[in-house]
Amino acid sequence: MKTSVRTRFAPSPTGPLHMGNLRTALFNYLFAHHHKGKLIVRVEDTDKERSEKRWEEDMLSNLTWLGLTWDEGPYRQSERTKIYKASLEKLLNEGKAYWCFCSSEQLAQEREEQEKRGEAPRYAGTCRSLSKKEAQEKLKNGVPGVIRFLNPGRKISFEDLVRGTIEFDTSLSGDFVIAKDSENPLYNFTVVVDDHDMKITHVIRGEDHIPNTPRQILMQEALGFESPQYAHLPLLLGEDRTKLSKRQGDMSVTRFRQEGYLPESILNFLALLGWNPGGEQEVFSLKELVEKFSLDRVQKGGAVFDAKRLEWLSGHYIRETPLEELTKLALPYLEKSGVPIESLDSKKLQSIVQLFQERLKALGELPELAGFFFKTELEYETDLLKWKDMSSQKASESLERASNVLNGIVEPWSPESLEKALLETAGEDKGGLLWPLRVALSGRKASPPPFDIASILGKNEAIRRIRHAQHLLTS
RNA sequence: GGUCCCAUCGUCUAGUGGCCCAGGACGCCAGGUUCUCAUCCUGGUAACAGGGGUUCGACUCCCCUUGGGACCGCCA
Repeated sequence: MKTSVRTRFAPSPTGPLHMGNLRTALFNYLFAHHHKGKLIVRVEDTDKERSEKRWEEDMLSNLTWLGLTWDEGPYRQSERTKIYKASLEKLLNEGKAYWCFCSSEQLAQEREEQEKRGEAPRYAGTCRSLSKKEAQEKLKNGVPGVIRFLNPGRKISFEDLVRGTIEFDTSLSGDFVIAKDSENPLYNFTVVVDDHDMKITHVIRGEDHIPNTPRQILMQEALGFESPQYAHLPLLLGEDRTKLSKRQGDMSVTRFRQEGYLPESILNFLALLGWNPGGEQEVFSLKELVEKFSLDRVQKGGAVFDAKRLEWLSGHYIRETPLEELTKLALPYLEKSGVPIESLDSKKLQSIVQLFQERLKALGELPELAGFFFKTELEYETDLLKWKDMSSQKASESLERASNVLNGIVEPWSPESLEKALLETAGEDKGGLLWPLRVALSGRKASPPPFDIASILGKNEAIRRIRHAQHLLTS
């Protein structure tokens, strides 16, 4: 029987989960689920200085919000020091790693000289010749030291599932540091131990990790571990075609969540950055993505994060969401902007949301667009009430006609009956009647039709707003 | 600078030697529906980086050039 697929998502909690990380998580999820395997979440918090609990929480809560569930973990590297220590000692005992007591000043100087000579900077191997006894002696005397991997300096090649064969000459790396001391292993080392310990079959990560791979393979060999399969994903790029980072603005998942992008749209968008199933379909549910996903259709070149495309997808999903659900999702956004939603009946709220369903790219836009419904006093330029080059006099007269129509409406007070009555009165001059009315009701240059607004506002409030507009025109 | 990776419309991409004077989507532009906005519909704009091979035939295979990116930490 073939061993079942196990992938992992292994972020370091040194900042908020961002779109680049998330895409890596998504691809790991898709690959694992496509093969009926498991996704493991591992928190790489070996850097005690920079790791923070709140970032771990940010990551986990966002994954949960997006529906990217995991099957094992979260494991924390900070809780696994014993495991690393054992492997570290094994390497030390077998002479595959050694203590180094070179000072950082010394090393900086070495590096500088190498660079001056146009060489690749690497550790010269000064402490290689130290005997175990000498090293023990120094440690006992409290001399600070690090642990270096004894690099055999071979050529290493591996099969990347998206790029094919990749070759490196590891002699260019020198003896790299794998632990700050026996208690504090470093990333490159913990990854090797954990991926083996957690029986990871496929390491799917960003292509920025390609240069780490040969080192990790070297350590796997030294420890007698089998290598997992590797798949290096193209990077997510900003507008400037460089790796997504702070420079391109806030790319945290939390930001997009707060702005009201639906999880489906984010997932759909990210999945198609660097991968596509080949057809002309553009909209995919998570389930469909799982069905169709395969690493051999992953792109090799980096992909620019196109915010416009995300907006389009987001708007699309908002339009697809059932009204009742959308209203529920929109509530927190209205509440946050100070709309007294307790005082509104849910029917009314729902019709308001419905009005903007086709106008929203993200739920966070709702308070701004629909705000006029909840205000007692609208603020707008009086001139906005005038249709084309209409005079104040004419505008006021137009509003008078509109209010007469509204007054004359007997049951039902609905968008349809309002539209019918108003259009009848307007005749050929629709703009002349509808524009001033719509502005009087909404206070905005752009808004849904006056019929819908008046219908939700109710007759009294609609007429009150018209009177107020007339007052503005004549004063 | 060294090492590695990459290269089709502005962007995401389809294309695995003839189906391609290159298809779709987003964006943008124009038109239709319309009081405005949005939705929706129709149409348009726009790309195989360059040069050599291989081949009857290259977007597709090979090489070079150019361009871009990543990495070069006692970060991950």
